[in-house]
Amino acid sequence: MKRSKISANVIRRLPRYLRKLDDLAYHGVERISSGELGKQMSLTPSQIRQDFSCFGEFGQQGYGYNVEALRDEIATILGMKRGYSAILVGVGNLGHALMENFGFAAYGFHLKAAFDVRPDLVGTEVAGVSIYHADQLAAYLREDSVDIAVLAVPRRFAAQVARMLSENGIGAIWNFTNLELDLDNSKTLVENIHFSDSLLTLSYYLTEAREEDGEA
Amino acid sequence: MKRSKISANVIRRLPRYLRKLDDLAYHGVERISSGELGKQMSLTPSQIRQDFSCFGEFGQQGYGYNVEALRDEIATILGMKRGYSAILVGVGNLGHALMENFGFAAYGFHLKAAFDVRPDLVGTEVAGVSIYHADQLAAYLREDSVDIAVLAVPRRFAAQVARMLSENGIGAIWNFTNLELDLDNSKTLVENIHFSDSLLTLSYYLTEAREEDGEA
DNA sequence: CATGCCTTGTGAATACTGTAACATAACTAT
DNA sequence: ATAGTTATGTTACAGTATTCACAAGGCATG
Repeated sequence: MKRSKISANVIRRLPRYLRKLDDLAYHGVERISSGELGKQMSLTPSQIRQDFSCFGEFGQQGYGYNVEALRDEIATILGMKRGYSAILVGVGNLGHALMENFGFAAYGFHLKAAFDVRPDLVGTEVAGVSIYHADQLAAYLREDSVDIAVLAVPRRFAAQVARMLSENGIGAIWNFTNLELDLDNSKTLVENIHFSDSLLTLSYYLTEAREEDGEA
Repeated sequence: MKRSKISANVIRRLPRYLRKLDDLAYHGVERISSGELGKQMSLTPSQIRQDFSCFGEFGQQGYGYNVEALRDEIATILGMKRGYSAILVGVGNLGHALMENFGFAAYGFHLKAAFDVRPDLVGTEVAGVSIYHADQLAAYLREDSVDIAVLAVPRRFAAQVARMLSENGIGAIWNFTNLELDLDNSKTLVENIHFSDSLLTLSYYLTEAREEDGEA
């Protein structure tokens, strides 16, 4: 275990390992070797062993890895066992979709509250979570410490809300806004989901493929 | 211009350049140097120049880059000018959110139709796009060629729908499903939006930060 | 119109990431 | 038990990606 400074590439592969291991466990697989895992995930066995070795020695020679145990190790590494608290800001279509369909609990998160400005939403519940008025957000944060805020407000409010969250001590922002949040001299972590970036990347590769097919 | 084989890292930075350039243009900025752009985007000027040089020579010595022109070059590279057609499969909360809030047109995409199985949705319109029954999907694809399918169905249907899309000649799938699509011997491109991977990455970094703060 | 200032594009150097190879040790079957 | 097989963790290597450094060339000002 040499948890000095692990590269972002390794970190971003961990959730994928987790998903795969969950899947294997679900199908009753009890053990797996780096070779087999590599085949199933289109990775080299070397890379898999190297990735895991950043965090410890989870396998056994001549046997491989215990699926359940490895899954748990990765879950722990990712902080899933810490029971982080979350709030959602912006109960529009997307916020609503996240509340109803994204299982925060399955990833160890506790979604404690949601906030919006629409009077017809305030006071109601979605998927068992109460919706408060956005005006109460700052007070809520001061009262009750929150680890992560899911930011799903319209673009024009994003910068302002993000700053407010940061100033009130939020640990991290999961940003669904199209905007590049700029909180540079703050300690708040930011992780972006930029739909458009993803689509445009796909668009690029599609274009490349079409060009290769002679369509010039 | 040496458009031989451009690394994925470069490609994934392009949409971000585009967003930044749009923003600059919106604020009336007409020209920008790699130095200034680098400062604003937290990238080295070298990297920016190197990235662009993969596709051509868009700048001028002693001047920098013309914001508008560069923006257009990147838009073209990304295939935004090609007017790709798209359909959406699965008009649940998320699909609905995408139809209403994600501006496909702004990225050069034409969302032509949506598909679902729910009788109360079939026959209606969302954001000007008609919803058809999923049974008609295969026929629709054969009739009318479609470039990209947005896959937003429940997880349990994902594999089956993806295979069907692929078999009916879809060019690419934009996958919002938690599932790792496995279409290996097909030509269909896949781009994933894995919400959980993103959240767990954030969770990792939050955990790391907390550990550094002595909280062990 | 010429001089000095910028800023590009690129080739070379550095740093990082991923792959290969291997020594080591646990498991399995006889 | 023992021999053989298997698969790990790690060290050494190869391949990418990023940064540095500079020659070349346009821009702007006097």
